[in-house]
Amino acid sequence: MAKMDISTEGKIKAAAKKLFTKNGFEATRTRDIAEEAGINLALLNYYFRSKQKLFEVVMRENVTLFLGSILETINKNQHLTFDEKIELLIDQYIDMLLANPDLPFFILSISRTEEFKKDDSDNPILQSMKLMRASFMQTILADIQSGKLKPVHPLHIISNLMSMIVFPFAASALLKTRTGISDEEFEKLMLERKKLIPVWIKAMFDN
Amino acid sequence: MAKMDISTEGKIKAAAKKLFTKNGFEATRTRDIAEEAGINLALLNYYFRSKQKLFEVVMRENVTLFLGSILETINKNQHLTFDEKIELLIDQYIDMLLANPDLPFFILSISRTEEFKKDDSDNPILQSMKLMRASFMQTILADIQSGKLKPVHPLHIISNLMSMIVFPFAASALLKTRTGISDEEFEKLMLERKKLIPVWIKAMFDN
DNA sequence: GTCTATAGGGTGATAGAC
DNA sequence: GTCTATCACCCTATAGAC
Repeated sequence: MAKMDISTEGKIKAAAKKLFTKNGFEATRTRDIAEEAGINLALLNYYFRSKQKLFEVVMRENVTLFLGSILETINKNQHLTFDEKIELLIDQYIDMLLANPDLPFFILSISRTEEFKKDDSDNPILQSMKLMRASFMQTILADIQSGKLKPVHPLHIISNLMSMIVFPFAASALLKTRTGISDEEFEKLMLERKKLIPVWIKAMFDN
Repeated sequence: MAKMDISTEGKIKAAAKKLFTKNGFEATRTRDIAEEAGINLALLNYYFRSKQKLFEVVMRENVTLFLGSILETINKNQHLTFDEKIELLIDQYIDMLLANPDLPFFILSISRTEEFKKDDSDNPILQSMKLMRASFMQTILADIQSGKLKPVHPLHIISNLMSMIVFPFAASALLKTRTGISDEEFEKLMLERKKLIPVWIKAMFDN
């Protein structure tokens, strides 16, 4: 849970975040946000001017949440080896997703919009991410050259890492209804994956 | 592309499929479907009674498309070994997704709705899938017992297989904008994965 | 079957009192 | 800052002519 904000503006933002993240822009009614926040509909426009503006605030926060945890983990642990960083990243990322299970689907849905493609230069977190991805690709290429990793396009490694961490959350509704597992079993499986994914990545790509 | 249907009903269904699959139920206007189909708005209701009913038709077709190719591949190749079936399935599935790149996101989005959870018993393709998944899990458990596979929850194997095939398509917009790869490079990478994913699965789970 | 016109209801946004 | 009341628009669905 994010920190409690009892100001009216904070309540609106929290309600909007909850509903937009779960149901997306189109399926969310401003009336529902107002009701969820326990305030009047007119106040929503008083504080945020429009539904669109409010959505952009939520979008920005969710992107920061989704990418911020990666950046923080990597930046605050420069002393670790590459492999150790990956392990730590997976561990912390799965914790974050267990606390915010709707985030992956939300990110996937906004990534399909035109606005998202333009929102490049003015979001500092996206810029940091760009740099991190570049250095990540660089490290992989060096490890391929030195024979530590198998020769394969770095995007396959990044895709598989992302896939294995994020996809089960994006598809959790599907997994739960189809296989009949409970929320508790799902969480247990995701926690298991913290230890398994690093091993799998090594098995796939190490020489 | 699906087979061309020049009847009015067929034109409406094709237009609805295109727009619903790309943008989902809420973001799609019946007016847009009518325009896309080149027909009058009233005809949409004449043929399909309501937006909701039309969406359900499209949903049913997309679920069939998404699961049907798996079932067909498996059923028509009983003579192959388990590993060979997996290889064939991956190959054909990636081809299907290259032809229908919006399908994964569509399936993920409908899986999050309440209607989808109830739509269990009355869809024959979902019943077939249930049976196939059961036999799949059975085979995996037997292979674990015989020592062929590492001892791990079968859902991890299924999740990783699904993740590696489907996720890059669900996240293709993200991958393309963020890494700057072109549509052609994306397709090339996905085709590469046809041969790579079977190898990766073996590396992860074989003893 | 296909069209035009319009009903009927919901949605985002604002005016104006307090 | 917060509320009530309401506008203006958009959307789905249908009535009714051809």
